[in-house]
Amino acid sequence: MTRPTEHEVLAAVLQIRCGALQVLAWQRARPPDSGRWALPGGLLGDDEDVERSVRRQLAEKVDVREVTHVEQIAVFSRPDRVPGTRRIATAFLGLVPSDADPAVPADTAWHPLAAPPATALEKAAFDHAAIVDDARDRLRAKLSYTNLGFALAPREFTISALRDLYAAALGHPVSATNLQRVLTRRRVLEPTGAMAPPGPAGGRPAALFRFTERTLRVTDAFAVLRPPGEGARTAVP
Amino acid sequence: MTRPTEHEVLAAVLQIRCGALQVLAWQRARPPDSGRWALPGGLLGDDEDVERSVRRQLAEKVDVREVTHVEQIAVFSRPDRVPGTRRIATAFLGLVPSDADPAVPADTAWHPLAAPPATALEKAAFDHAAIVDDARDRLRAKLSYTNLGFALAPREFTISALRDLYAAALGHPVSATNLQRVLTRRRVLEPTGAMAPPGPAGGRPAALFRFTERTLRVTDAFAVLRPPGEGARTAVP
DNA sequence: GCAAAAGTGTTCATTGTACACCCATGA
DNA sequence: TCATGGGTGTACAATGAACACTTTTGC
Repeated sequence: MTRPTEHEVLAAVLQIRCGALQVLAWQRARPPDSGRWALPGGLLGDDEDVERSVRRQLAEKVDVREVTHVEQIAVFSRPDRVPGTRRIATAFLGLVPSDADPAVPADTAWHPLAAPPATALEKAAFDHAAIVDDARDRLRAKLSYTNLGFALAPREFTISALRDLYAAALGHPVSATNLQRVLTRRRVLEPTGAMAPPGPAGGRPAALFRFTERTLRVTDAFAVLRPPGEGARTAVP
Repeated sequence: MTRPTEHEVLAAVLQIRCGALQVLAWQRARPPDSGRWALPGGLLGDDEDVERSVRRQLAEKVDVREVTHVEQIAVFSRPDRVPGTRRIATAFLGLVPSDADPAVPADTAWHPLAAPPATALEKAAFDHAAIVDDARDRLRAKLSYTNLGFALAPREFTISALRDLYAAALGHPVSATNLQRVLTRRRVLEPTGAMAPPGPAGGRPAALFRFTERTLRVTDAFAVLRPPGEGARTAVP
């Protein structure tokens, strides 16, 4: 009755590299859209759900242990989104910490998501550019009201390193002073006790911090409309 | 290579009825899961994407013009989620204003989402109970930081009527005083100028309000991490 | 000593909550 | 006049932004 349909999973794997938000993509060697960049992914297997599938497919590109967060973004289902057999895609956001440098296949590389003239994205295959846009928007939103930063940052880091990560991901400057205060007040960060040596130009040595948790948690319960009797925002003793 | 797979769309259509959050569902007459409640939906057509499909399928159950908001929730793809041919579902949240009473087929009815002992949901077919839970959670979250209330409320309403809607949707008491102040401060509500007559028990006549917009808008940009120079939360002159 | 980088203290505007109090209507 | 529901005013705590100032290092 309905024509044959395939189901694929696609992942926009993001990482902060060289101070810029970058996405992992491979260059298509064969038509359609040959020469363009495409997101890693592939057909859903018979015995797996989409979450399992995307992790399996990613394992072929990067060491899975490097992927600190995976999250469903949306379904892309326009009938003409790829030529040939109809193919429905479930898109995911994946995150890799900035200190990881996983080995990738020869056709695969990181590409900056330059903000206004998305040069790399102009060459994206099919609707993959839209998927990357959605993934980036999701990351930006969740950085603000969850502890998702843990997925972008190394295990231990200085506040200014973290500030650079946030600034690169959000696309605007971030104040180290306020970032530190806000994240510690929310109990998202904690000091490790250790210090990082100053750089060649001198300066006071920086304290090292870590994320208190490494699983996603909403830290800024949304503003209005909480049950009565909870005082202000986060009921913290 | 991969076994045949179908793709369906399913909608958790929610409405506040009789002061309770209810979901539209129909009773299955045939196996599998015969007798249980199922969400409206059906197979994706060849020439439509999932958004179009869910609106088309809903049109068979309720007047589409009554559905004020439709939004993708997630993909449900466990290989064994339905018996027989593999079927992947894209789940949606749909909202109907509380003053609408659309005609529905004989096998279809509204079912309260009683909070702790989800009696109606115990009888849900397949994984539809989980879909309803996700849809409800999404609604609750978005009520707090967007103007999504417009999709649940009539065109015009009193503040106490709106308070009842929010309380039913959120599952906890809401103060009419603060609800009014917060929503007007965010420019989400505006007075129509008209008044509602008092009830039989007397009391001061209530002012009527409306939502300033009837399309989804984020009204509470998340707390921290905005670009510098924007003052506090919502930069309003 | 001086520049550079890190961190703390303080002030301020805005927000949401809580609660007291005033208004308008029907009986 | 009184109960009932509607609406406003005010005080308070928490939050994030901004910015001045202090601390600690290399040269």
